[in-house]
Amino acid sequence: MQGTRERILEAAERLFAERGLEATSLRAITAMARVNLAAVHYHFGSKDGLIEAIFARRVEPLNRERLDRLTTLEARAVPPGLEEIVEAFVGPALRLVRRPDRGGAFCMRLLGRTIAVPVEALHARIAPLFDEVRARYARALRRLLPHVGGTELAWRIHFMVGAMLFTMSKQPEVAQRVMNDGLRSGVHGGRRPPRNEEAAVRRLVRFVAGGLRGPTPRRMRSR
Amino acid sequence: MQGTRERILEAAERLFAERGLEATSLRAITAMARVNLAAVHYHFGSKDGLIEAIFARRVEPLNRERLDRLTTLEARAVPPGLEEIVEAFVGPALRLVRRPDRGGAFCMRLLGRTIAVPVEALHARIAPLFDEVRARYARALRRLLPHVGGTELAWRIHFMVGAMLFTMSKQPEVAQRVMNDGLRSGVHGGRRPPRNEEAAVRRLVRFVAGGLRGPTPRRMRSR
DNA sequence: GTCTATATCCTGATAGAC
DNA sequence: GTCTATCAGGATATAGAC
Repeated sequence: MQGTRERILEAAERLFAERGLEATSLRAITAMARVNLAAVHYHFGSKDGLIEAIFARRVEPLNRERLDRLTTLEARAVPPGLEEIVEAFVGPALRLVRRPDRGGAFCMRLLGRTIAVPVEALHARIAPLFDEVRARYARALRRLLPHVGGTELAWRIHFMVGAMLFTMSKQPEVAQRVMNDGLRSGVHGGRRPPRNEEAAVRRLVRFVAGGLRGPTPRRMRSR
Repeated sequence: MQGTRERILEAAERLFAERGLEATSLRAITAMARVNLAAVHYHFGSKDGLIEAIFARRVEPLNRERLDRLTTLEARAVPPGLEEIVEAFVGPALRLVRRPDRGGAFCMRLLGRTIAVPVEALHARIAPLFDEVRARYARALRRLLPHVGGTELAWRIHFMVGAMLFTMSKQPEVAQRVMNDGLRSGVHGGRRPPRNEEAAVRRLVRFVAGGLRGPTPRRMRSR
């Protein structure tokens, strides 16, 4: 059995993901964690402290994976392709759903909804967590798409993030399908059920690569 | 001076957009509207009734414009281009920012954040409002992209919506820039300040068209 | 239709015993 | 570290006078 601190973190992550930060009370969290109400304040000081602790422990490994993969791609003899870079960015985020050690579907959904629609006060403290990743990927994409201007590229990255976050925050439906597949595992002859999130990653990578590669304004066709 | 009902609707729309539905109290709304607290329950029955009333009056004209524009495109002698259809879908949404008669930036942001991250109970009642639009645009896109399979197209539409909603929910920063341009209107010689949202629409249309048009899995290059 | 006053409940937070 | 008990305030909602 886990410690009190861990149980609070996990129950909170789950409820925050499902109902949102504001709509989730500490009482609901401590009830699910089977823990005393006062324990939250003992371990985290306040509700905001709890929220920050949740993000701190999830964002770091996610970003580390993104940065490591980009470093590997850039150190390779063959220069990386656009799809590879996009995959290194969105893949680790969308694959959170099958990483229970990193919070699984709940973590993914929480990240998706919180970052897509940041609470004013929280935004200032979680946005900087992504600064390094954003900067390094922007540089890598710029090198690959020299014909796309700086402002235009910033917008295209913005659109990519939007498509990714929307998919992350909607993932409960997808996760549900994955779980159903798991239940029907006999049908697949005992082998692993199909990985729906892998198809989602491939599709998102394809879409985003198409959007990033698109024509530059000046060279655009009339329609 | 507006009626009590209108003042409540407008204050609520504004606060909901800025802070979110759960985080906004009826007290904050009635204080901003300079209206009595009980007036909300008299006119709308409950907080949920108020929320529904807000969406009902904003979504209908938005969807009407989208449908009308698609009808016009399809009735034309020249068949519509992909960019035209995408523009007819995302344009009216992103241009809400300069339609104060439809709620302006607040309405746009509220739609963006609420639809991107739906509250469980509300979702069942607002999602159907978009069914007709989604179905008709899906059909139009399918005709234009016959090589893209049904499932793949559904995902690409999903990504398009994600990129659009993210842009809508983030628009306060963009709106801020527009307002700043307005203040510096002397620089533009008294003419209208540049329309940032038009640039955003063009960029989003370009990005989405590139993503929708992307290669189909089977024909994909190895990297 | 609008207001005051209030009912009822839930929220985050804390004091202090064990 | 964990618990009970409680505080002070804010939430939605309603009753009833005007």
